[in-house]
Amino acid sequence: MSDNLQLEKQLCFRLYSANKKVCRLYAPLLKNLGLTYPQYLVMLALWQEPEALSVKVLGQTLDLDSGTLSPLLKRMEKQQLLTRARDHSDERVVMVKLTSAGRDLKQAARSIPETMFAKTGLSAQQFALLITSLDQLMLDMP
Amino acid sequence: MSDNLQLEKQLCFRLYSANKKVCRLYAPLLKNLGLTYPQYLVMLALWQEPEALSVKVLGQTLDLDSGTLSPLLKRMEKQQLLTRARDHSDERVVMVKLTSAGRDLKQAARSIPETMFAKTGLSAQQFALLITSLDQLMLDMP
DNA sequence: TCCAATTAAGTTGTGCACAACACAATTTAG
DNA sequence: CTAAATTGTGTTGTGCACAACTTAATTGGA
Repeated sequence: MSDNLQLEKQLCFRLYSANKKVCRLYAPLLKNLGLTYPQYLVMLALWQEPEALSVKVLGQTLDLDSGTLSPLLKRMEKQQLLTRARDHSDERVVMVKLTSAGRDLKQAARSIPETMFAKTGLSAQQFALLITSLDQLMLDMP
Repeated sequence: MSDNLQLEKQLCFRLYSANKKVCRLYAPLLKNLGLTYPQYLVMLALWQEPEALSVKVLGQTLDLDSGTLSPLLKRMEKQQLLTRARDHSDERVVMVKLTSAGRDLKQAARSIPETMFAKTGLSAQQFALLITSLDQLMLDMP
């Protein structure tokens, strides 16, 4: 029996399921910070920047287009986590910058990576192996 | 420097990105069949069943709740891919069954797994390793 | 027997994700 | 210098994903 269409054989289904499961593990931790999972990724990108990021660069970093980012950033601006302002030297560009409240939230998030690593139940080796495999996949795919 | 909140260190971001990237690779293939990616997963689950599945079992199989499945299955019913009918022996249960058109679509989908595997650019070994790592993750996570 | 708890689907509301399109600012070609 | 192309952002529409809730059917004691 060589049915390639078996659900259990699919890599895609594993990625899809694992990603959802991980997101659901994050949810209660992030709820304490008032963040959704994609919003947490935006915060990660901004926390590691000394200054502001344009929407374009943020989109390239997170692999999200403006159709997703625009409303998402608006919601985060409403929560006072960041500000959005047109760049004076190029009025097409919108620069996204953390507020002090947004910067301060990093302290509260400090423990999340370790907590999540514990929740995965993986050994450090298994964790590293999975990261390597996923990097390989990202590298090879068009 | 031991900042655990670096975006590049996160397993979650890799899973999130890889899953999206894979879905976008599927999209043009599935568009030919008139399916979205979650709809394709539903079809995979149904193609490997000789008979009908209840919404509950389908939800357990795909790890989706009724809030997602109900409207999704309605759309697929409208496309004549499947039928939904209450079980006479237990009127709470809705059984989902492929139409002949839905069953026939399997032929058109036959080449998808191989095409997608080629698109990943992974060797068979890398592919198997990634599957093993993801299975381990799914096993360990609560 | 009967009613309280459980179960299976469905509904509603919020927030992504992305295609397709709109639009204004900027750049480039001629 | 100007018309055309490109760029950066935003809007609209569709389809998940899931929490919270509703409803109806079934089950299981007391």
